[in-house]
Order: sequence, then structure tokens, then C-alpha cells
Amino acid sequence: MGEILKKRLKQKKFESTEQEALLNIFVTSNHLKSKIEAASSTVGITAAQYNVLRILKGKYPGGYPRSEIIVRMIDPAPDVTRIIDRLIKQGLVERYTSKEDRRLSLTKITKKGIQVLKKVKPQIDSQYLLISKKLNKSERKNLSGLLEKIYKDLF
Amino acid sequence: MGEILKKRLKQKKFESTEQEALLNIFVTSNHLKSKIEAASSTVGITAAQYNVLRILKGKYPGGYPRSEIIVRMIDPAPDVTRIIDRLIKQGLVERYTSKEDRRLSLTKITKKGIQVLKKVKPQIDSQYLLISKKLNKSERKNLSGLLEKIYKDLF
DNA sequence: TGGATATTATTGACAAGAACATTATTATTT
DNA sequence: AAATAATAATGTTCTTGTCAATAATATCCA
Repeated sequence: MGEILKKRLKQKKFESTEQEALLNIFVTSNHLKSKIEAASSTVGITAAQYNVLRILKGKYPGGYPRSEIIVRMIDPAPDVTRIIDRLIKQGLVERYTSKEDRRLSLTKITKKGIQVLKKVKPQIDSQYLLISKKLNKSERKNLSGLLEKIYKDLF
Repeated sequence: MGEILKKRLKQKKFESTEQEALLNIFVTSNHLKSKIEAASSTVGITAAQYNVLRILKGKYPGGYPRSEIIVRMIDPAPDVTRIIDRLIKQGLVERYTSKEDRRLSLTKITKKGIQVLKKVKPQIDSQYLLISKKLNKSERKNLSGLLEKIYKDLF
């Protein structure tokens, strides 16, 4: 049991099945994340920036305020303001002030941003393809169910 | 299905079970990692630094070269040299040159470093406890098995 | 109504980390 | 002995995390 993980971390054993599960979650997540990072970098953005674009695309042609972007992020980043600053510099998003609540600074994705997303999509999809090759549908559901059990009641 | 995840990400639906599984892996991993990060910060170190200390403890009182630390890291960091620099500044590790191969700069954990690890341990253990409360042993093994299937052949 | 309080975002400052290139030292190979 | 490889350190630049301060607007409540 766990031979691949042991080999990957060069560890002889694990403290417990809890520890093994935790390490497996981290190792899998990091591996997949590095793929997303690599895919994003081919279009000149970081994974964090990719995620913001992905969220904003869901509201296009409207925009989201900073706070709404944060709660929708997979990996909640505290300083979304600067992430948006950098996306603006690249012309991938733009800011405007909400008419309803003038405190709100809304950010919307631009056409150029949409294009960038379209360009990365096949590479992101290839990660889904990887998962579908490794796990069949019932295994995928099983996996999601087990993971949800862990973070249930925690949000 | 996936109601908790939908609520967490404020999404109405997922593209596929593959996407849902991927998002679940990320969300779970990020959540647990933030707990490790919080635990580490109570003793004045980052999660990356904690991981280096954890690895070095396994070799105590010996040391590992930089390259060996990298391959053992859960989250492989490219710039281990600087992470070690910062740990040295805090007196938690020390560097010395290998006698066998004078190119190698070995790093070993200090007694102070061991003390720090001992101090965080209960907080790290509480994450294991969380997992053991949420998943029974067969579920934990099931989860580890599914995750290994994903990254098998990838390392 | 008007002043206090809360909400939202930006800005500034600094440390940590990622990415990439360059340099220095020592081992190994030929 | 010279060329090449391996290993680590250093320099640089950018992104991100963290924390504090400020500004603008909205809400509350007396």
C-alpha cells in the first residue's frame, strides 16, 4: 500500500492512514496545479490570474466586485486587487464603478481576456481528460464524495 | 450531488464529473494547507519552512543536500537555497560542507529546530484527527487508492 | 436630518516565494 | 590536463501574502 507515494516522497513509511491520505491529497493537488500553472504560462498568465479570468467569464459581459471574486476562488487569494491590476495591465479585464453602490469597483473580462481563456482551454481540458482516463465515472463520484466528507461543515 | 462544493464556489453546476473531482481535490487541499500554514505561523515559520524542517528531522543528526530536500518535498519548491537561508537566520537549521563531495552543502536541523517542530506537532496532529473523524479507515484507504490512481505513472 | 459606524476598495511597505540566468566550486570523464 | 558535468549560491525581476493606513460611500440610529 502506498508504494507510489513512498517512492515519490522517498519515505519508508507513514505515521498513519490519516497522514497517508493527507499527503496523497497534497501530492495530487500539487501535481495537477502545476499542470494548470504550466498551461496558463503558455498564454502569459499565472494560475491565480487564470482563475480570476475563469470566474469573470461566468458573468460576462457583466462584472463582479472584488469581494465576490474572492469567495468564488478555488484558492482564495487575499490580494485580488493587485491580481486585477496585473490583468488590467495586460488588457484582459477592465474596472468600472457600480452605479447602484458607488463603493463597489466591478471588474469585467474583456474580449481579449475571453480569447486568452479560449486559447488555454484545450490544455485545461487535457487535465480533465487525464482524470477521466485514470478514474471511471463511479470512481470520480466516489472520490468527490470522500473529499466532500472531509471539508463538509468547514465552510 | 456536489451541493457543498457548489455552495463553496457559488457555482450553479459543473462541466463534468472530471471537473468536479478536480475542484474537490483543489478545495480540500487548499483548506488543509491553510490549516498547516496557520499552525506553522504560530511558531513563526511558513508551511514551506515547516516542510523542510520535517524532512531534515528524518535525517537528524545528519543532514541532506539541497537536491535531496527538493525531491522529498510534498510541494516541490524551486528555491530551497533561500528557504534554508531564512531557516538559518532563525537558527533552526545549519549548513556544512560534505567531506565526501565538497560540492555538496548539507543542511541539518538544529536542536532549536527540533523544539519548534515539537511545538507545532499537536496542531498538525489535529488535522489528522480531523480526517480520522470524517473518514473511517476503509474510506481513508479508498481515498488514498483513488488519488494514487490519478498520479500513478506521472512521477 | 446628521453624525457615527460599517463596508468596500485602494495604496504602501515589506517579506516570501517562483522563475530564470549567471557564476563559482568541485567531481568526473576523456 | 583539459573539457564537461554536477551542485549550490547569488542576482534580478515579478507575483503573491500580510498587515496597516487611507479614502470613498452606504447604512444605521439617535
